[in-house]
Amino acid sequence: MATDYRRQHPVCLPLGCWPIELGSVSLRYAAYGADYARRALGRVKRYVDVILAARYSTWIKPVSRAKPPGNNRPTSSSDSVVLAHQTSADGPRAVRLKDIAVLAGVSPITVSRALSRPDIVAEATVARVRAVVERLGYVPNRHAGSLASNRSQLVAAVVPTIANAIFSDTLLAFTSALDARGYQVMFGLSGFDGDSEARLLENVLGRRPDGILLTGARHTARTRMRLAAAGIPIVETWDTSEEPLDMTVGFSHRDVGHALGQHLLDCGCRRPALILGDNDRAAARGRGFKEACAERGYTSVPEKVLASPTTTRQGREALRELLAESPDIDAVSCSSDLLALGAIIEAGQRGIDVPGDLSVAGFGDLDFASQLEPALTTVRIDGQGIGRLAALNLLERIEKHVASGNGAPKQVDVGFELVARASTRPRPHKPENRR
Amino acid sequence: MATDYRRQHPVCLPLGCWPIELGSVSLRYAAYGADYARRALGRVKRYVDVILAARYSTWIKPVSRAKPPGNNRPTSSSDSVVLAHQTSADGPRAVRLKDIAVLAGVSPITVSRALSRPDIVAEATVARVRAVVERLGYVPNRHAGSLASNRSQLVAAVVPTIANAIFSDTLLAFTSALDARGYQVMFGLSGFDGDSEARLLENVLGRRPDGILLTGARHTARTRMRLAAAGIPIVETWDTSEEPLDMTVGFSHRDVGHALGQHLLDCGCRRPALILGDNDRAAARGRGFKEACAERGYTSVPEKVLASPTTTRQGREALRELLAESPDIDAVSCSSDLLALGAIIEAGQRGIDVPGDLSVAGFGDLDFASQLEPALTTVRIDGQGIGRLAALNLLERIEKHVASGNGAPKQVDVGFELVARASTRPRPHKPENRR
DNA sequence: CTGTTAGCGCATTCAT
DNA sequence: ATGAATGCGCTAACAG
Repeated sequence: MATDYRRQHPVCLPLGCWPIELGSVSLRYAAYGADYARRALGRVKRYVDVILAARYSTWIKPVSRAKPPGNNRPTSSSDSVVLAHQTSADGPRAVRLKDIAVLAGVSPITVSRALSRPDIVAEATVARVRAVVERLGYVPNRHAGSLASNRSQLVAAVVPTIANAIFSDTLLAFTSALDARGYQVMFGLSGFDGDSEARLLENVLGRRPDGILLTGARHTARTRMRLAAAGIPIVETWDTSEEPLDMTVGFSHRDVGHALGQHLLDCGCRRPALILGDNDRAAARGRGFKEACAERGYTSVPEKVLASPTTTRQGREALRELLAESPDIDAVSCSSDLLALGAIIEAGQRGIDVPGDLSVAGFGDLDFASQLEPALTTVRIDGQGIGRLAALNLLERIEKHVASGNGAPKQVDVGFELVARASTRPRPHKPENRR
Repeated sequence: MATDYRRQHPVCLPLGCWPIELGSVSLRYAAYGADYARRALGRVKRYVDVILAARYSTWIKPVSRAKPPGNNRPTSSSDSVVLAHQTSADGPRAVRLKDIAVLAGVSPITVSRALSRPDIVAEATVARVRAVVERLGYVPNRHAGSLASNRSQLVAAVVPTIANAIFSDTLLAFTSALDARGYQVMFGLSGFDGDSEARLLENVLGRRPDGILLTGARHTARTRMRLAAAGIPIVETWDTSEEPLDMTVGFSHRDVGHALGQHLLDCGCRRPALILGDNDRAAARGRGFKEACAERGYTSVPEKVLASPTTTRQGREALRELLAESPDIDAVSCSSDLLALGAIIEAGQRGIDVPGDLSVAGFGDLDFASQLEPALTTVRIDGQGIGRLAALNLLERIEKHVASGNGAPKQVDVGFELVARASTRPRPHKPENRR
């Protein structure tokens, strides 16, 4: 039963603490000072709730130090429930490592080890510590841990947006892989402008991540310096780069565009056009596309560039405009599947047969691409693979960094897959499933 | 020009530091000890790079303390460049507040204030500090700050997934609003199972966020206790709840379903069906839908439940199965626009006219909904508004928390908007744009 | 296997 | 307007 203990009591319970059965309270208050004992007992009588070392640890310490000859460890799980509810005016206080130590009858460092490296601690000790942790709901303060160890177990992922469905696979895989190794991922949304990216980075670096994942291309000189100065492994994804900061896991957008251009021309198209989002990667694909066209003598490629993130509506409008300006186009390659969907819808509305009169290609192989009628030709990227590889490479560097210094720059090309479907069938074939 | 300084030097530069022009070096090495001076000067000659108090602050301190009668502050911006590149074996070290203080000729606390509350520090001092900070690229260590102040300036957002385009508006607005007030947002992906949510929460709470945003319904008793025990403001979004943890910003999914049911019946449908994702919110909408049907005497509603996150492919398949089992259905309400897209495509393939023979409704009003042919009837949620309101309410609590204790539970209902489009036109009208 | 000692880098409190 | 002293909660290094 989920009870909201917060409402039952006049003050919040300390971080990670909740009421438990009291059992036999062995409150040797004489050892703690009369004042404390009075307050503690008062609380106990009133709330019968968990008792917490909290602010009183200074009083407890001497007891633990005194080590009476007999046994100052809890004799049963119930009598270790010893202390007092927080009463100070400045709000509740969290359970600390030290509190666990006192209740488990060991030193703080042993608790630390029992939790982070149980293999080097005696089994019985670990069990005892775990029991107390569980009972008090202790959650270690990672700020303190990071500060002391100089390792944050935190990896930052700076992405332009999370709205892009195409990135989310990557981020999920990245997160999972790191999670499995005990790292947390902290997302930073840089938006599409480089200005806020600088501020974001400042914030992110303040949290001293052990590594950084970047998505989204061009960084200012200042940003690059800051990153280099941070001295932590960096992996850039979703692109190969001519001047990588550290590692990259991605593919050549130029090659994708080139392959799309060739494919459309192979399908018999003679007047291909482009609909592109206004980001670097889409532009690179556009460049590759035009190169492929130029190689076969088609030097003029009508083109529409739209504000990112691109939408289906933009796709419809762009095709409309393209047709108005260049009525003879017979193929259009879009920088996202959403744009392509818009183009297909617009074509349908105008009675333009796809692919009979107009071939349409997208990018991303989103869920719906294969389900459309006609099914959409697109480019599939192993977004999950990118995320996984980025995580693994980062981890390798992070762990190595502990021992040695830097590694050699590493570039991973995951390639891409052009998925030819009905929306760009070779011209000779007439589609069967026209409606 | 973006130079990768990391590769120019055998060791990484310290966090936030990069080479700068040296100017006139006033290295009074006599004060620092011969050994240090020898090394420092050796480095300076070899790299001509930035000079860093770093590990040597203990040596510097006495100088700063001595306060020679003249002026121990930098006389110009160039001669304050004083120290040595990091040479210790245990790797580079970050610039600290103390380093800035030494170079700016003030105490650490003054630097702290100059950066966080410049209004209470003399203008000239702030300027001097800022200059040094800028030059050394100092980035404050937030772990230390959080530990000392017991405020992390961090808000956690725990969501099932970021793939869902429908959440991303909320998250973006949430992030923006908090960013504007100096808070960082930390995302946690809970997935769709409650098991990993528990572990995630443990990790998240370890970072001591000042507040938490939750999306995605049912929490285990354990989770609820942990959250209550954390004693920080919590806002649950995208739903109203019967047993809220703290605050909620959302709407009634039951009411959405009810409105959809009424709408379809109003359109003249007499045999409505459901296609739902297998999450609580979709289920609640389904319940409302069936209630609306029951109110008018339609007690049997064919239904397909699919694994979340739902896809267009699932929508196609689900409609196929529904038609096989209940060939007489004349309306289908889907728990997402993607499912609805699939249903529309499948209907098109089978020659079933939408809305003539089958009305289709979705949920979310995704980008493409209005662009489809026929345009999709759906439900629009102000996702951005949810994010903004969640942030504002959280902020209010966070700031208030500093002064007083808890606030009263707060429930905000942002409502919803049923957007009736061509896919559910009233039966009498025959659609004009059939293909 | 466990304990002792000594900080990590910063902000709070109380001085001046 | 600025500074000194103190400690946040934890872990590293070294003892035993």
